[in-house]
Formats: sequence, C-alpha cells, structure tokens
Amino acid sequence: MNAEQRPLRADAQRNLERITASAQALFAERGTAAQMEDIAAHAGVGVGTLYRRFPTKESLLTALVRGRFQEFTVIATEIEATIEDPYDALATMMRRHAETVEDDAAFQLAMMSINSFQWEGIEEDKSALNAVVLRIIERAQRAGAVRADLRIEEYGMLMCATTATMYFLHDRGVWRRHLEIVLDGLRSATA
Amino acid sequence: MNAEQRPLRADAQRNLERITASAQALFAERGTAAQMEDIAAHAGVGVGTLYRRFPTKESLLTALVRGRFQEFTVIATEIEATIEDPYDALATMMRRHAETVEDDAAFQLAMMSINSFQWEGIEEDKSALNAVVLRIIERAQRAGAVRADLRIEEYGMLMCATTATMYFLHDRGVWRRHLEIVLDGLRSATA
DNA sequence: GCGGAAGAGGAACTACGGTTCCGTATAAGC
DNA sequence: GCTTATACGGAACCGTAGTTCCTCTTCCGC
Repeated sequence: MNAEQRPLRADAQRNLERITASAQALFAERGTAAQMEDIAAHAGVGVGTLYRRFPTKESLLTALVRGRFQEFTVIATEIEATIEDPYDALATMMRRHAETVEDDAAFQLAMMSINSFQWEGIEEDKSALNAVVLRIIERAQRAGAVRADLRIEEYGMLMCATTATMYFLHDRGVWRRHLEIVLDGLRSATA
Repeated sequence: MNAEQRPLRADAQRNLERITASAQALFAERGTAAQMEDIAAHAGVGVGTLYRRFPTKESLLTALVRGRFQEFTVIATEIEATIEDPYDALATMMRRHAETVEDDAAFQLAMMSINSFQWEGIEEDKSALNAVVLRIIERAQRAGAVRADLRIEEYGMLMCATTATMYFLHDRGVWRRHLEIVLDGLRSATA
C-alpha cells in the first residue's frame, strides 16, 4: 500500500509545516472561502507544492478540522478528570468547546455541518469524543443536576446551535448568552 | 422616476408568476445553490426572461425572502391578539416562526444571516417585526413568566440558533428539541 | 561530486454558474 | 390588419477558483 513512506525531504517537511500553519490561519480568518492560491502565497510556496501534499482543498480542510476536533476530546477528558461537580463539568465542557471554535470561521462551519457532510475519517474522532461526553452527561444526570431526557445525540445539536450564533452573528459574546440560556434549560426541571 | 409603470403585458405577467413560484420552490428545496438556469427551466422560460424581471440572482432571492419574512410579522401580530397567556404567546410565536422556516432551505440561510448580510430593504421589515415581538416579550416579562434579562436583540439570536439546527442537521424535529430547551431556559429563574 | 528521485513553481487548463446580448416573436392599441 | 413597444429565448460571454502539468531545482545516498 502507500504505507508510511520514508520521511519527507527536509525542505518538503519545512514547507508542509508552513502550509499547514498558513492554511490554519487563513481558514480561521476567512472561512472555507479562503483560496488555495492565497494559502500557498501566504506560506511562501507555489500552488503546485500545496497540491503535492494535499491533493484537494477538501483534504486540506479535513486534515485541519480533524486536528482541531481532536482537541475536543482532550478537553473533555481533562474536564472529566478535573472537575468534581457534575453539573459544572458539563457546563464547563460546553463553554470550553465553544471557545475552541471561537476564532476559527472554517472550523465553525465544519462543526455545524459535522453530521451532514462527509469529513473523511471524522467518524473515529467523533466516537472517541462521544464516549467521554456521554460519561459527563450521565454523571450529571445521576446527580440529578441535568434533565433526565437529555440524549447524547443532542450534544452536537446544542453545539451546532451555539456555533451558529458565532458564525452568523458577528458580535463576540452573543454565543455565551445563547449557551447560558441553553444551560439553564438543561437543568433538571426539579432542580 | 421609474415609477409604477403600466401593468405588465399579459404574457409577461403570467411568466412573472411562474418564475416567482418556481424560484420559491427551487430555493426552498436546494437552498441558495439553486441555479438561475434551473429556475428558468422549471418556470418554462428562458434565462433572459428571468433576468428581465430580476436583474440579479440576489434581487430574486431578496424579493422572495422579504415576502416570507413579512409573514413573521403577520404571525406575531395574530398571536399577540389571540393568545391570552403571556408565556404561551411567546412560546407559540417562536414555534410558529420556526415552522414558517422549516421547509425552505434558502429562507433558513437568509434568516440566519439576516444580521450579517445586506438584504436590500429588509430593515423596514425587521423593525416592523421587532415592534410586535418586543411587546410580546415585555408582556411575558411583566407577568414574571420569562427571565427579566431577556433582550429584544436576543430574539433573532435564538431564532438563528434554532434555524441552524434545521439547516445543518437533517433530522426533522431536532429543532423542536432545541427550542424546547431554550424555552425552558427562558422561564424566570424564579418561576 | 554525481545521479536521480523527490520537490518546487506557476502558467495554463477547466468547470461552473451568473449575466449579457441580440435576433425573433407577440400582445395591444389604432 | 398593421405597427411597434414590450417580451422572449438561449447561445455566448466572463470571472472565479480549483486543479493539472511540465520544466527546472534541490536534497541525499553512494
């Protein structure tokens, strides 16, 4: 197969890093509308070089999105281990996840469409995250802090909604308000 | 000025209606990605004819969006006059507004970007709607049914979020779940 | 140092979709 | 019926942005 071939040549490695960084920066700033030529220029390479590493724009975006998405799992795991209070753990996770997305327009779009678009290989990442999130939700439910009818699939939905307020409403901070209202809505009716 | 010129020729009037209906149908089904040629074909006319009435795709979309947006005001006004219970009025308005958007992908996108995109002339429609919504919100607040810190600008934000769950999550009904949680979050902390 | 495989660059190619243009058709008034 | 302003159709045009391709360069093992 196309195996893990020998390491990249030194210059290629260097360029790959610059490309990745530039792509991250431009996608964050301009969303998925960022152009391949601009990314290449920003990285100081030609488009041909860019296409050698990432055969399509989508593959470039996907690589970046997966990388950032995996941070979600790291964050959730860290919170699970750190925060005692079951409700606080859930609330903090949601806030931290939203903050992760805050300054990256392309990532915002990716998060919203995570369930309606085929991001090559994202399914693995998604189930890894789901496992941790599920534990955090169930812990909060067992403690009676969160409505019992909250289902794991709804986590993505709530994040999608929160992210939309960032993406579409260019008013830093509104999303916090949305999340606050949602969190209030998640508290047990009998709290 | 370009005044209200004489009425359209009979055939032109007929075509205008078919164009409007086709555009509405295709934008609803395919979102803003619906193509001008397809719309013309669906209406049984050439693109030239389409462009005679609507000089740009954006103008066509805007006309449709404004039309649908105005329904919002009608709905809100009707609810204000009909529903006694202050909380119920607010909740019903949100549900009805969301339902209005439900089967129209382009309109969903328009609603989400209503504050970040220049929809020619939408400002008027927006302030007409705002007046009614404000009364409904304040009535609910005076009754102590809804958190006192809810601000009128947040209505659009909540609808944006709810709409996003329709647009991105292709699961009819999730949005109702989102709205339910939000509505719970809106109830007075002291309710 | 040399040979060649791996890499770089960027002009050119392509597909797509909105928009224009103009020759032809037709409604509507005399 | 005739005239003409209005309208129609759709091929052609154009800009945009992703992708390809081919020539030239550079790293790296012998």
